[in-house]
Amino acid sequence: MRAHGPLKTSRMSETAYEAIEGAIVRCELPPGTPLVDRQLSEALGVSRTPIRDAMQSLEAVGLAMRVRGRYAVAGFDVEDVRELYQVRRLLEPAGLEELARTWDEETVDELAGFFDEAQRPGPPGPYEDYLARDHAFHKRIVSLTGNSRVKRFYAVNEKQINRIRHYLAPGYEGRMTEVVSEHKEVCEAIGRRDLTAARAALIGHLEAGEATMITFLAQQQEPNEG
Amino acid sequence: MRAHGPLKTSRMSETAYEAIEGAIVRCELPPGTPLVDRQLSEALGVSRTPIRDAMQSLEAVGLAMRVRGRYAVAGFDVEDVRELYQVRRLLEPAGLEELARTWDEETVDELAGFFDEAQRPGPPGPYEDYLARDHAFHKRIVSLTGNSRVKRFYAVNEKQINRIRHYLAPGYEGRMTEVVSEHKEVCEAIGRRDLTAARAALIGHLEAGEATMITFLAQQQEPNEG
DNA sequence: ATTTGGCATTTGGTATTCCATATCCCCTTG
DNA sequence: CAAGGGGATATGGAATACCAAATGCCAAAT
Repeated sequence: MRAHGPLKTSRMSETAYEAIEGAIVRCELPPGTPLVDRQLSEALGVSRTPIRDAMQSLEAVGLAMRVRGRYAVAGFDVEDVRELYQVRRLLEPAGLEELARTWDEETVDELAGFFDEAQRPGPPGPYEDYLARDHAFHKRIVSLTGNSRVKRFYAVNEKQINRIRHYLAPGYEGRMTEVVSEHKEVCEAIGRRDLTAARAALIGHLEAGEATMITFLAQQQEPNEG
Repeated sequence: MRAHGPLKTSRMSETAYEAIEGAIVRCELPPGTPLVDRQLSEALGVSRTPIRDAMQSLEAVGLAMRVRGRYAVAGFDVEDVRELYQVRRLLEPAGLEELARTWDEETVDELAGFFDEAQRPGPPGPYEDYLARDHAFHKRIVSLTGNSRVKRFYAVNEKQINRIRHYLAPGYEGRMTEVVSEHKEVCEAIGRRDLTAARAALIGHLEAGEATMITFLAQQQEPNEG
C-alpha cells in the first residue's frame, strides 16, 4: 500500500543520517535516548529502511550503540575523553612532523598566520564561530599527514569530542580565550620555524583541553558509559 | 510470496558480511569485482537486505566502494600501502611508549618472550600460521595503548594490509625468515629493557615491510586505485 | 500481597515489492 | 552506414509486509 509520493529527492539514508547525527552531536538526543526505527521513520517522514541504514552508520562511528538488541544514543564518560584526546595527541603531532619533513614554506606561512585574519581583539565572537575556527586549525594540521585514513579517523574522533563539547556547554566557553592564546603560541612557534616548540605547544594545548573537559565532565556527575 | 523457510539462525547481515569480507581479503573476489546485491543474495541464500547492510559495512571499512552508484571491490595501489604503513608506524610505537610509561614487568616479560614458545628452529611453519603469529604480536603491541578506538582503527588497517598480502602471495612468503628475525630483535630489545631500541627496531621492521610490499606491488604492474 | 503464566505490544531482522535511474542494444531514420 | 531514439535490462534505493524475540503488563492463583 503506497501512502503517498515518497519524494525520491536524493539518498534518504544520508539525509536521515545527517539529521540524526546532528541531533546526537548537538545533544538534542541525549546519551541513552532509545533510537527506535519506527519512531524516527515517522518523525523524518521516510520509511524504516533508510533509518536503519543510518543507525548502522551511527553505530559504526560510535554515536549510537546496540544494548541487548535495541539501538540507543551512545553514552560517554571520562575514559572516552582520555581515549579521544589520546588519539588527538597521536595524530596532530604527526601532521607537524610531516611538515618538518617536507618543509613547504607556503604551508608554514599559512599555518603561522592561521589566526591573523578575522581575529578581532577583545572578546571573541560567538561560540559556534570559535569552535569552527578551532576545528579548522586542528583539522588543517592533521591534513598535513596527507593520509586519507588518518583524516577520516580524526574526523570521527572530532565528531565525538564535539558532542561532549555540546554536552558540557554552557559554561564550557570559559576556556575560549585561553585556547586562542594557546593556538597563537603554536602558530608563533611555527612562524619562528621552531617545529619542536610548536609540537610541544600543541601537545600542551591538547593536554590542557583534555584536563578541562575531564574536570567539567566529572563535575557534571558523569553519566554511565553506554 | 514466501519462497521457503529462510532459517533465521542468527544475524544474517553479519554472516553475509563475514562471508563477503573473507572473500575480499583472500582476494577470491579480486579488486574491481562488481558487488551486485541480487547476485550475492542468491549466492548466499539470503535476501537483498542483509547483503546491502553488509555492503554498507564493507564500504565503511574501505573494502568496497561505490563507483557511480554501483558497488565494487575496492582497488588499491602503492599510495594505499604508504598510508596503511604510516598508520602502523603511528600506532604501534604509541603502544611501546605506553609500555615505557607504565612499565608493567609482567607485560614486558610477555612481549620479550612472545616468540619463544612454538618457535621451532629451521624453516617456519605454513604461511598462514606465520601470518597469524605476526599479527598477534603487532596487535598485542597496539593493545598496550589501552585505547579501544586505536585498536579498532588498527584492526581495520590490518584487514586491508592482509588483503594486499594475499594479493601478493605467493612469492611474498620470501620475507618470512627476515621478519622473524626482525621480530626477535624487537623482543630482545624489550628483554633488555631498552624500549628506545625496541621502538627503533619496530619502526625499522615496519619500514622494511612497507618497502617490500611496495616493491612487490610495483612489480605486479599495480592495478588502478578504486 | 507476591509471584507467575500468558498475552499484547514493542522492536529489530528479513523478505518482498515497488520504483527510479542508468546502461545497453537494437531499430529506425536521415 | 552512422547517429539518434526508444525500449529492455540491470542495479540500487525505498517502502511495505512478515516474522521472531524480547519486553511489559495484567490477571489469576497461592
